[in-house]
Amino acid sequence: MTAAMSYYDALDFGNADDETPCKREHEGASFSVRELTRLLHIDEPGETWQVRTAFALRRVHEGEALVHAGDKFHSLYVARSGCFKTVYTDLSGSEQVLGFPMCGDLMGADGIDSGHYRSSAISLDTSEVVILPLARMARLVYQSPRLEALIYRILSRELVRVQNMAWTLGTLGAEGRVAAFLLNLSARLGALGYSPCSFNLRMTRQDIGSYLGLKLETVSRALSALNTAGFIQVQQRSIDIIDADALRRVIDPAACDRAGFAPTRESIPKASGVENGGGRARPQVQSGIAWGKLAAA
Amino acid sequence: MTAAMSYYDALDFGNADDETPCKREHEGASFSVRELTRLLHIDEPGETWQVRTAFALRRVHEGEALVHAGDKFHSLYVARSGCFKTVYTDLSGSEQVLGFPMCGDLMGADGIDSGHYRSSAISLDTSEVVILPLARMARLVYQSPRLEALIYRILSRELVRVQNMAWTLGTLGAEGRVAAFLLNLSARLGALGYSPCSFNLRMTRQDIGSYLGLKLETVSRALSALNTAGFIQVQQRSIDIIDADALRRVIDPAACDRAGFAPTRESIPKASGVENGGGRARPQVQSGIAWGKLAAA
DNA sequence: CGGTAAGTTGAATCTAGTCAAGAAACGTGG
DNA sequence: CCACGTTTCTTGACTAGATTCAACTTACCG
Repeated sequence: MTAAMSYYDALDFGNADDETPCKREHEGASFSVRELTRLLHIDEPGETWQVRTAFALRRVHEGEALVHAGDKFHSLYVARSGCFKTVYTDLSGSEQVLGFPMCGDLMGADGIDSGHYRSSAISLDTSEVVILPLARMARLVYQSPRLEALIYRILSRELVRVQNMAWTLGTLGAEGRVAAFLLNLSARLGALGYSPCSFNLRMTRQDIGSYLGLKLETVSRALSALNTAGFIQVQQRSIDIIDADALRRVIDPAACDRAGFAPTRESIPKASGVENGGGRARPQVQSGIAWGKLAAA
Repeated sequence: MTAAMSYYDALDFGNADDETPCKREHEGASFSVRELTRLLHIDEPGETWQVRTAFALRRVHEGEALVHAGDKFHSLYVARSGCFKTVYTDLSGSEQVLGFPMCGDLMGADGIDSGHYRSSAISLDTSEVVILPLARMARLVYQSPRLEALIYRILSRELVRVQNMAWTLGTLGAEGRVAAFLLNLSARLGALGYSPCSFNLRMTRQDIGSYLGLKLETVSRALSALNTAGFIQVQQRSIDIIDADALRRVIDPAACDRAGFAPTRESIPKASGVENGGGRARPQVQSGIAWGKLAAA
């Protein structure tokens, strides 16, 4: 109940001074609704937004937290530049990275319901975000009805993203997860106008592992395996995607079969010559790549 | 772009005949906004909702799909009775259960952004849902501003649910996941007025496994282990929770240490007397329960 | 009362985690 | 500019946990 009250306080339509807590916005900088829609890729060329409001920006330095888990909810944020990690912190200190928001991505939506943010957003870079005070957004809807649909869409989009993540964690093995991670990153960077096949990771192996439900060593091994297989080229944080289709086949062995890629080839002595027989491993979707297998093929 | 257009078609505020596709609603039955808020537990006693609209209901029989993945998005749904499973279907036929919505839970929100549902909702029971055509909801907001906050909240709530799921999949081992699943179910049934310690599962081991990223055999083994340990009592679909705190300790070994529960006791011959030495297993949070360990202690 | 679907259990195998030791990159100060 | 310590990353060996395959038991439904 108290959570519900605090929420309604923040979202009261009457006279909420929704600007108050945003004291760290750096001055001069602001963002129109039009620019916001472009940033979010929810952009209809002929659209008139009928509203002259501008949203404040905020700069966040590397290592700094945009929001802390547990903080009272006030605003949604959309990254405008830089890169973040959102970290869910359990009661007992157990953590997990839930995402790596970048330019155009939403943060803070998990705080709406309870009135408190559920995860922390930590900048991995010097970043800039657009501040969207929800109470103000809610009021603006009455001036620009299309804004309502926009809010629904960005919330739904975030939901789909997390659903996809759950699917990845639930069905893919280690290399599949890493491959999916790289392809996702590649696609997002490509959409932003950067090269989709050559980029630098902003996060550590540990962060990636936490995100993918793996240990950092496993992430490292998976990257090495994909490297040795010739699908990517890794050198510390620098990634080059050589064969994106091959990565897709790592995720989806069915497509792999169709394409004549043969993952069922037990040709590797695997250093410690145990020579195992027939069993297989993961259930629904499986990478089929033993650690050195692709290397030797 | 086409996806975006179809979305805006459905959500156009002017004159969308949002009732058309809901032909299967069974007559007479309808649902007021007031009742809806109570169902969703977003209920402020003194609230006046200023709107006399009624939402249609729809009955879904066991095995029937409320929505299919890929269908054009039209409405959100809130379960009023019964139980569903939401199934994400990958392009290559790989499936995963993303949730088991019950009374008061939202379905269909993953379709808002793209204009097409991303997952199917299949009834595990004879169920009834409240149909919330989004276009109509969007218009109603102008009659009852509080309705706007309600929509944001239910979307955020769903997001938090999936985030939690991702955390479970990413950090817990098999028994931890099963324990978390049972506790979650228990809490939800309790909130609905049913017994939180004695209930029947509506889903198969396979469905549970798909939901938890495990094989059905593993689910079965985990349930057996928790049963043998005396934490629960399982008999096929019938579950009795004997020691909820113990289940919580399975999820959070830290709390387990505090409570003097000793999971690090290698006393089990484990049938095939291999007698392994020292290593440990999962990363951040781990159950620490070998299959027969608790039985022998 | 059979036939089928669902659940349990066992044994062998494989995947990912653990422990441990180095190698490579980075920042800082001499 | 290089030595130095720290952090990050890589790789190896071994182990625990989850999957696979398979047999069997139990429930369910006409």
